Amino acid sequence: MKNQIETPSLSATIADAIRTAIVDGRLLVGDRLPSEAELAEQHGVSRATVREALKRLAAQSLIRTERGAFGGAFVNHLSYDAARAQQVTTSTLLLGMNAISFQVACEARYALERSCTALAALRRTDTLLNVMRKEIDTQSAPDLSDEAFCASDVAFHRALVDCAGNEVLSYHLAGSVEAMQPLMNMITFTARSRAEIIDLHRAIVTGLERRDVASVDRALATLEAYTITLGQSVLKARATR
Amino acid sequence: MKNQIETPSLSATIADAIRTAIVDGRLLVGDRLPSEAELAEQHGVSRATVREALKRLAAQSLIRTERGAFGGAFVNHLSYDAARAQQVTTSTLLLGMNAISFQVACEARYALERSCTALAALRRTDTLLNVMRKEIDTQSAPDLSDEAFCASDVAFHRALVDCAGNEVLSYHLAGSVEAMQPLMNMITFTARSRAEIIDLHRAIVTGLERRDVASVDRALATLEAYTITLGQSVLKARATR
DNA sequence: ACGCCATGAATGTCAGACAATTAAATGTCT
DNA sequence: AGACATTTAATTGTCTGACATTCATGGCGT
Repeated sequence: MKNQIETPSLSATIADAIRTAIVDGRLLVGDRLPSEAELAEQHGVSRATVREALKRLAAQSLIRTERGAFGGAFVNHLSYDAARAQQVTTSTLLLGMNAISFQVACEARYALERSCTALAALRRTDTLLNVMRKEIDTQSAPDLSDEAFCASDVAFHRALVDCAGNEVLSYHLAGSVEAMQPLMNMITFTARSRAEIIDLHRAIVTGLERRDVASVDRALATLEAYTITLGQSVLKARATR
Repeated sequence: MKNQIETPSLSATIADAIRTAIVDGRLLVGDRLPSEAELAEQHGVSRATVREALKRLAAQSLIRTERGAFGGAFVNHLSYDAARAQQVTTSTLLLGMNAISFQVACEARYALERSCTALAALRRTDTLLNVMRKEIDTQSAPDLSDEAFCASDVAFHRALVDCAGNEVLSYHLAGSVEAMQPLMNMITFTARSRAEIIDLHRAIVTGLERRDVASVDRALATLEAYTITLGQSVLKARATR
């Protein structure tokens, strides 16, 4: 009879124990954990094992370590940026590994963006509208690479999301949209299609200026349909090559 | 002059190198990494350092390790479930640490859900509608705890999201909504307010049956407004206590 | 009062050893 | 030849002890 039960390693067990303590609030942000030597003694393991456990937690940004006197492991304050960066790497990897079709990704992306148009039209600020206008200028440069165009596209839509003025929404949407960029990069844009996209971006900005939700939604829907059309033609061109 | 530049540790550097190799596709799912001893020699460090790097990657589910002959570290296949679980823990921690107001969280949650109503009305299946009906039954039980009610609420809305028939959308939305459950748990529901919520859930199911997007959106908007009202009254009650 | 330096505490890294696990190779019996 | 037991080698998991590095603190001298 083989040992069917999973036998988590000691370092994994200790990492879980500390993680639980953090999530349950027994360890608060900024708290200093006992030193590695103390943790080793408490759990009855060697320092090397404790270190592996701490590295696991550090990889999740749950703790950070500082060297020197009165250094040690501290419970981290999880910032929006750090959390989004993690979400993006995880999601990017997930989408890359699971053979997502361009159409499904595109549909998801624009569906997510549509969720913030109502709030964005209500709360848009001049600062963010200017960001969007600046990205439109960037996209209009004739010698822009496809990657740079896509990156600017992401920045544009991120500003759109930020217009909603809800930090939680921004966090989730920005991470989701950013994670899909590699899939969006499949497309090579012609000058003609870029012009079309830029026109729709202008329509979005205009719609936000006028707080006209319906026109923003229309522009987004058109953009989605057009992007999917582009993607399909690219795929067809590849298939027949 | 203090050393201002960050000096990432060796184990962090090595972890980054391997992570990049995975994300860039130089290492594919199922590939076996060199043994710890080989990696140590390649990077000119000790085995302990390599191990700490590998534990960092294992914490992100990027690799798994197997013991024994021909064991080692293998590039993991990232499943939707594993990725969502990670996203939920990260997001939950983030929201818990950053003093998010109930109103902001609620607004974000319903904004995200609204993004899938159009597709859900188009593609809803009997199977998923039945799931939603079953959750409504669960919620109607008079002796249900607040936590169980919230959990069933999450399950209901997750089924709604799945109705959109887009796996990428389901992944992002389910993770986002689930992460907000602890915040939603702040509310204690009276029998009266539960009945109100259940009625709106019924309206959503009916709207989906009829493929009537507008009525689903209306029900969701009402639900959002009502939930925020409930949350505010709970907060006010706590403040004056 | 100011700067310099020794001290101690803590993490970061190393080298070597042993235990535990597992697949494959080898041996043995029927 | 085939089934079963044993050995072997590769690999991770853990321990031990040591040294290097970093850094706040406090004492010392000027």
